[in-house]
Amino acid sequence: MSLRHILLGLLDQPQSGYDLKQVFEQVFRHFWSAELAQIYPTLRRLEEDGLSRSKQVPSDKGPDKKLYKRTAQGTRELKRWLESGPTAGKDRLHYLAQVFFLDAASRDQRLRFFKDLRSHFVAELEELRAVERGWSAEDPHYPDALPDEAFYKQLTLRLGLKKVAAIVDWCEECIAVIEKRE
Amino acid sequence: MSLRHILLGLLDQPQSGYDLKQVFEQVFRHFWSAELAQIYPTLRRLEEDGLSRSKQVPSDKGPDKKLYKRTAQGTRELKRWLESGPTAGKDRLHYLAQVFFLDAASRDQRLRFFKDLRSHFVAELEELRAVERGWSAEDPHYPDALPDEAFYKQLTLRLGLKKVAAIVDWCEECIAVIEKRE
DNA sequence: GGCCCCATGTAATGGGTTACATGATTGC
DNA sequence: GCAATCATGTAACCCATTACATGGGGCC
Repeated sequence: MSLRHILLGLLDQPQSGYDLKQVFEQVFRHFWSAELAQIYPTLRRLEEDGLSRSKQVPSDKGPDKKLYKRTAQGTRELKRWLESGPTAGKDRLHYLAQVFFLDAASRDQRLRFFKDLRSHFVAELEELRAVERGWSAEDPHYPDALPDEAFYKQLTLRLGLKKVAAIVDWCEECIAVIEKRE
Repeated sequence: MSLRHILLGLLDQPQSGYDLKQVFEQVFRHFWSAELAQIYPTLRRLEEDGLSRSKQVPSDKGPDKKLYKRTAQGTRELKRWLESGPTAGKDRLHYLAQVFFLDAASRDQRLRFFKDLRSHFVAELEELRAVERGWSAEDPHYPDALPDEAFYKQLTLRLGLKKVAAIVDWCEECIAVIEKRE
């Protein structure tokens, strides 16, 4: 039930489903994604449950927007979620499942696999670094002296960087060892 | 559609759904999990599709077992999966979503959050290290000189160790910085 | 005219969890 | 007698993705 809470977290200021989708694409890229087909019904349920309220406003371009905003009850629920402790669910790493059985693939395919994986994560790392450069150029207090609202958001980026760097590192090691074995 | 392929990968030797569940719990812990309620129907579909075959055998304890084994067609499908390139899906890191909004929680709760997170991952790291010790004690060729069947399986463990270590590291940093800010 | 962006939604399907149902054997 | 482990399954539900449907506005 986390999407519900993430939307709740974002509904500090009035936003439409379409607006929120942009946030997922631009800000949450490294740890969450959501489709409009999931966002719209979730927003509706949030309103039905009294955790948010919406009003229809005309848009500059296209049809009317439906702007949702968190209610006081919504803020209470958001806090409850945050204070219920960290939820560390089990990941499902598809590519690790593939590595586990990789001895069944042909020799070239094995190296190829790790090289493809490496370029995927190198690209992701580059993206994250670009985001970091943007943030640090924007605010002289980056990273540790940021105000609370920005400080905690920035922490998520720092884990992204560390984790992806670890994966790239592992890919390099794997490639080197596999080449040596042959 | 990865569970299908993981089961296929494991059905090298005849195994029951119940047996396979143990593998998820013991071997795949750090990158996959599956419930019996999902395993049984998937095995049935695998057989319907001609990718595996089963035979019923009496068990020492409890009711008859249904042992599944991969067919030649199943092996071809497994290879196809491995050679289709790495599938790096988008993770959903619930705890990072919480960190993103953590400025909305009270001050003690924020530190508490990271300390809880740290103990969770410290425990996971300890588990992984125990597995590693077991493997290295068992085989003098560990890790780089292992035969293919064991070598690639071991690589998944190495990424687990690196990633979890990176997360613990990040937790430490976060705790230190938050304490300094106050 | 065609394409992309804005904006909202529904329907079908897939993947996964929780709860429920059944029943034998082993060990305390 | 009771709990745990062995063993297989079904049903209801939840979360998420893909595909489909609608329509206005701006740009080339």
